[in-house]
Amino acid sequence: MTTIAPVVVTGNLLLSRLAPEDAATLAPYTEKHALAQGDVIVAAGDEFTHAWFPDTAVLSVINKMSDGSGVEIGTIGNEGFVGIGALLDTPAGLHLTIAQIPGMAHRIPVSVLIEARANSDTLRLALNRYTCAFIGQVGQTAACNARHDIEQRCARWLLMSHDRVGDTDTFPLKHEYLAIMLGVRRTGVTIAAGALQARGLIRYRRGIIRIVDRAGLEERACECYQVVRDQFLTLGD
Amino acid sequence: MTTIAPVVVTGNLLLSRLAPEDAATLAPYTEKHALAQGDVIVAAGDEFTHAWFPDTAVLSVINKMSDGSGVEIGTIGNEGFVGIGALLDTPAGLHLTIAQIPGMAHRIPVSVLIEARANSDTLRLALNRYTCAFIGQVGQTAACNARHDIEQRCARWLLMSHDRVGDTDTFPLKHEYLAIMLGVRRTGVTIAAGALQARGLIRYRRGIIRIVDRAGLEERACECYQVVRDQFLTLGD
DNA sequence: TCGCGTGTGTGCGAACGCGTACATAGGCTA
DNA sequence: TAGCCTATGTACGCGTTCGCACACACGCGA
Repeated sequence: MTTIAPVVVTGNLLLSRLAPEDAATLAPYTEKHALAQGDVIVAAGDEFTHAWFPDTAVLSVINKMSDGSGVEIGTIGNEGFVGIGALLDTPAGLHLTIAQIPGMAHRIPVSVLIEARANSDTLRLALNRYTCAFIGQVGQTAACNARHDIEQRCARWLLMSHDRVGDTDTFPLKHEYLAIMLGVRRTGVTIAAGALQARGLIRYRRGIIRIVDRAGLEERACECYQVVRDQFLTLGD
Repeated sequence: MTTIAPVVVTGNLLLSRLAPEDAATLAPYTEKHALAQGDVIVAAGDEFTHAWFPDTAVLSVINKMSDGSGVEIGTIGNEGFVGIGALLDTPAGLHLTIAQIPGMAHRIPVSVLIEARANSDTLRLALNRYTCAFIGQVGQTAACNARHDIEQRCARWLLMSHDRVGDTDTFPLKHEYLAIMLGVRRTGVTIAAGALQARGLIRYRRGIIRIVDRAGLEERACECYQVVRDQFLTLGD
C-alpha cells in the first residue's frame, strides 16, 4: 500500500485525521476563509451550501427565541464541523451558526462532502461520530443550563474556547456576547468574570480575555467541560 | 405498481409512515413490548442491541450528572425512536433512556435496521430526518432551561406527553418524576402544577394527571412546545 | 492630547428557585 | 374500617439572577 501524504494541512482536527485518500478527494474543493466575529455561517431556515471546518475560529450554534434573542446550544471549533443537518437529509438548518471568536476555517461544498462520504467508510465514520458527540454536547448544555450557576458556566465556556483558538492564551470576547451565549444578563457575566479575575484565573482588558491560570479555571468550571471534552477526544479512536 | 398493505399496524408514526416495502422488511423482526414507568431502555455507556419505536409509551432521554442526579434533555414518543447513536456508528449510547409514561413500544434489532436502511432511501430519509429533529428538540430544551420558568416548562412537558400517550386525557405521572425531568425540586413542580390546576387547566389525583383544558395549557406553555412540535410535524413531508 | 464611544462595573428592589422540614390526605391492605 | 405508605401541599429563610439605571474608564481617532 502506498502512503499518500495529506494534501491539505489544516488545523481542523477532524479533517487532519482523515485517511489520506479522503483528504485527497476533498482537497481540490476545500477553500480557506478568515471569519470575523459575528459572521453568519448559516442562518436558521437557510439551506446548507457548504460544510465548514474551523481551524482557529470558534463558532456558536444558537437557538433563536421568538422574542428575537438567542441562546447558545453548542460551540463548534477545530474538533468538528458545521453542516450536520445537510448530511442528515434535512434541507434547512435549524439553528443560527455564527463566528464567535474570529479565526480561520475551511469550507467544502455539501455536495462534494456527501459524495465523498458515499465512497469512504472512514469519512462516514468521522462525520457520524462527530454528529453523535455534538448531540452529546447539546444535551450536556441543556443539563448545564438547568443546574449550574453563571460563574461555572462562564469558566466552562472560556475553557472550551481556549482549547480551540490554537496556541494562544489571549482572544477577543466581550461580556455582552458571552452573556448572549450563556442566556443570561450582561451584568451577570461581568460579575462572574470579575469573580474569576479576582481569583487570578483570567484577565480582562476591554474585549480581550487572557487565560492566566488554566488549571484553576478547570477547577472552577462545572463538570460539563470535562464531559464534553472527553466525548470529543474519543472521536479519534 | 402494486400497493402493498402495511404488514405491521403500529401506533408509531415513524414506522407507520414507512413505504410498504420497508415495513414488510422490518415486520418479521419487530417485537411489541409493554413498558412500565422506570424501565431502562438503554443506559449510558451501554451498547444498543435494539432500536425502540414507542407507540403510547413516552420515554425520557436523561443526561446523568456526576452527583448521580439526572436532567432530561429530550423525550421520545410515537414520533420517533431510540437508537440514534447506533445508526451513527457510535457503539455506546451517551444517555440514559427510560420509560417515563408507561405504554407500548416496538423494538427492532439494530443490525436489522441498519441493513434495511442500506437498501432503502425512504427508510434512511425517515431515520435521518428524525435524528435532525431530535437535535432540534435537545437544543430547544437547552434554551428552554436557560430562559423559561418552571410553570411554563411544566405546561410544555405535559402537552408533549399528552400528544404522545394516544387517545386519552389521563395518564400517570408523579410530581417527583416531573421534577427530575425538568431538573428542579419536587416542591417546585407541586407549586407549578398547583398553579396550573388553579387555572383549571389540569387536574391531579395522586400520580394521575388529567388534561382538562388543552388550549389553555398551550397558552400557558412556553414557545418551545410549538417549536418542537412543528419540527416533528414536518418530518412527514 | 482631548474628547467620545463603547465596554465594563455597581447598585438597587423584586422575583424565582433552592434546601429543608413538616403537615395533610388519598387509597391500598390487613 | 383502621392503619400505613406514599403522594401532594405548605412554610420559611437564603442565595442567585433578574431588570433596570447609571457611573466609570479604556483607548481610539480627531
